[in-house]
Amino acid sequence: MTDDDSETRAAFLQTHALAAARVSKTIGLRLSVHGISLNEYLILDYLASQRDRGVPRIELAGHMGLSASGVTRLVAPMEKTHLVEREAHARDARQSLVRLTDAGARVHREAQDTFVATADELTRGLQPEDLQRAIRIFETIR
Amino acid sequence: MTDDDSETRAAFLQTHALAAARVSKTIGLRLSVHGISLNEYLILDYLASQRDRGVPRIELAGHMGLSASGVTRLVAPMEKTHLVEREAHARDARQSLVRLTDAGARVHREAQDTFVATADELTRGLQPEDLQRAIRIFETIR
DNA sequence: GAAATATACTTGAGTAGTCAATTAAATACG
DNA sequence: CGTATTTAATTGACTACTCAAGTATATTTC
Repeated sequence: MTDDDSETRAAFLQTHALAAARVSKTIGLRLSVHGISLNEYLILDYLASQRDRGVPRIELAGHMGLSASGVTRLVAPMEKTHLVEREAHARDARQSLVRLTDAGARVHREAQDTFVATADELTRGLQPEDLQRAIRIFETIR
Repeated sequence: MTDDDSETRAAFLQTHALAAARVSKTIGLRLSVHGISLNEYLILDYLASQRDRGVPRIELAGHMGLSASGVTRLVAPMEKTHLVEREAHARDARQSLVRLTDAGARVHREAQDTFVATADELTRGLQPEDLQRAIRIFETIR
């Protein structure tokens, strides 16, 4: 690993962190018209991708990069507003599964339009091929 | 803007946000041995890049993508531990400048080694050219 | 199959930020 | 100039997480 390489890698991490702060702020603001936060959107989106499957909270924590308690506290208000519902696991009483409700699916579809529109806006002028390359980097880092 | 493009742009934003959560957690953990958080490191790093110049808090907010009050609350403990010191602006009594102390510069140098080592680790196996491309994307988004 | 260990989740206490309101100083305008 | 507006920073009240500890259930080990 040359020093030049290390400098590039450090700069990558730094600009990544700084950009993330701004981006999450912007998206959060846009999503707020749907009454949800960015993390709530990401939960809805993951649940939607899992079809009708009830998802263990620990799996949501893994997907989101949150602690188990973070998931508890993130999902609780979503239960109150009936975006998701709680479901018992058939063979493991420790697990409480999270399932998307019809209302949750509706909010997800609406919010997705906002999310995509915001993504178009924020990445305007950037080449899709470059974005694809960046996506592969993000997936590697995870 | 084709639908395929939009999908790529949305996926970019999503994986970006998810990766940022994990990365900041990892780096934060590593930096904690120096007694500072990721955001504190980024502040030290920015101050170090500004030579001996006292930096207005509002400028730090702009750089970090934080609110003004976020900066107040982030910098306050750093003053208490004497990593930075407060300085009056010569011609504008509203501004209170933030200046790196010698102790702050020392902590920054030590933490920088940790930061670079962590960056090497997290981006191991990724091509510097690809990281450079990603950096340009992050700078555009900001 | 009982005891030890591991896992899923929740809760209390603390940290890190947000926004809205406030204060004080600087700048712009009639 | 003096009044109105803008700007920099702080504070109070809130949200969103973290970690450590606790509870309940599953799994492993002997």
